[in-house]
Amino acid sequence: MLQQTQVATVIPFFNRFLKRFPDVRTLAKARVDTVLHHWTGLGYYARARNLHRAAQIIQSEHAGIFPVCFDDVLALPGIGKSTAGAILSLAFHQSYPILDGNVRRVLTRFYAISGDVSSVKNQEKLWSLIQHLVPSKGGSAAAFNQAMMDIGATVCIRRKPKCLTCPIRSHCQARALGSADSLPTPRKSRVRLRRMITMVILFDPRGRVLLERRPSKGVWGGLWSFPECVLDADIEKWCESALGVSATFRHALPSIKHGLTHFMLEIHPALLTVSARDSDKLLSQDREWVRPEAVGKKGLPVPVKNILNQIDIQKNDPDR
DNA sequence: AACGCGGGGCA
DNA sequence: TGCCCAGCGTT
Repeated sequence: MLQQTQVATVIPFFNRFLKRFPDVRTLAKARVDTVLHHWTGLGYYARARNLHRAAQIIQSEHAGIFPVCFDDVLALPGIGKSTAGAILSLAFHQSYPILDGNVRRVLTRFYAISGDVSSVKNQEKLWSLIQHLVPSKGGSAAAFNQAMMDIGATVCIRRKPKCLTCPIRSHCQARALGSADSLPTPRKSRVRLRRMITMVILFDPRGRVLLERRPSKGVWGGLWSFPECVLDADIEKWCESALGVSATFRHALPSIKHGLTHFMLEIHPALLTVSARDSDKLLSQDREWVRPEAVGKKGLPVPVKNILNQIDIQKNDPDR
């Protein structure tokens, strides 16, 4: 589920995504690179991979028809209890609850539940509450779930909730106690560290750059990016030892700051040229020489996409 | 600059 | 089973 305010920016994206992958079959048979390409900039790239895998499972195990049994939906990658409930109640009018961030906030205020929302105890409490609250009639469950999410998204918002216009204010315990503003109990924040890396941007004699596919787990999983080395490394030596090629340093681009969940990444792009005899050595299934202006259907992290654009602009700028 | 999202993966 | 993780938009 997305925050209400994010929906407007995401809708054009989904329209494009749906145009490219209009049905399960199209998505299932697409290459994962193509799917990631159309997901570029949205973040949480594991979601795109899960969506793709789910389509393949629906295609192979459910004859291309989206399953309507809770356990089958839950078994799809990327779908947990809440999302399964959302699909079955909203799309198929079955009686299952949704417990997303919005609903969770409404409940913790309505019942004045304090303490860490994500603790096992509170999770059980919230699931138990919402399971008892959801109407047993499927059509009513859909309306109820939608209403709960709408209240959370528009009235019972995280900061400065609009209690005065809330349709369920008369029975809200947090409002009675005057504690709506301080619930849900904020989780303790973590320090976000800073990490600095060098992105090694290798050019071959034909002006193409080297991209490599990142591991499917971790940051930018499955996306294509530049090789990386630690900031204070001798980059030419690093190319020799890590990549087995001789490369000549050309120049550096201004550093880029990019925020990720648990750290702030400071990227220092360095441009190098690989000798003609070595450029073929780098080719593999997960490494490709690409023209900066024609990367093709690959998923790219936002900063990598920006760097490629920048390189392309510089190349076509006669002043450079 | 801080925060939260719904779920997966790994001790 | 409890924890840690992701990339973006909003505030």
